[in-house]
Amino acid sequence: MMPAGWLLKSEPDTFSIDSLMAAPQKTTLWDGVRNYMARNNLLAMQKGERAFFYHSSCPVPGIVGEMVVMSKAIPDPAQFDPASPYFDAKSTPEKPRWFAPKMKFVKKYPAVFTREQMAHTSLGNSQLFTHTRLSVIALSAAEVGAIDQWLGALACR
DNA sequence: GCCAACGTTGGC
DNA sequence: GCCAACGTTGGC
Repeated sequence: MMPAGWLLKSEPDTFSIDSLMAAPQKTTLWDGVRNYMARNNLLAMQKGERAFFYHSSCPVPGIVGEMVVMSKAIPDPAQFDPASPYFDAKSTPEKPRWFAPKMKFVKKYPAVFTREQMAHTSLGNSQLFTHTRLSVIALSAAEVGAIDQWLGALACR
């Protein structure tokens, strides 16, 4: 089962879609993920796949825009840096634990597809709601379809 | 700021 | 290898 897309959470206070737009080449390494289920999802991402930028822990949580997987995950450099908050003493360059794909900005949506709105679509059954603490989520075709449908409705207003 | 959910750690 | 304690996430 190949996912039709991915949902990546980030706290806008730490890294927002505006941060991504301002980044060199509008590109970033999606680093700092320290959860094995999320890690496995990061490793499954393939170049060219769609990914949705979700703002969490903020006044209006929801999807704020879209990215594309620019290149497959590489070992997350932060895990080897003792000065980094993402340092992992148990990880070595020979046997890295944590990985990070490179993501590229595609677009910022003219509105937020809020978590509240998402709950009323097929996304209501997605892992965003069933696995509340998972920060990298695989989306089915139906779930991506719900996002596209919301986008389409926006465009027609 | 609270607190529920839940992944991780560490003692045994 | 169990499980209690602990820490973190993230919505509200």
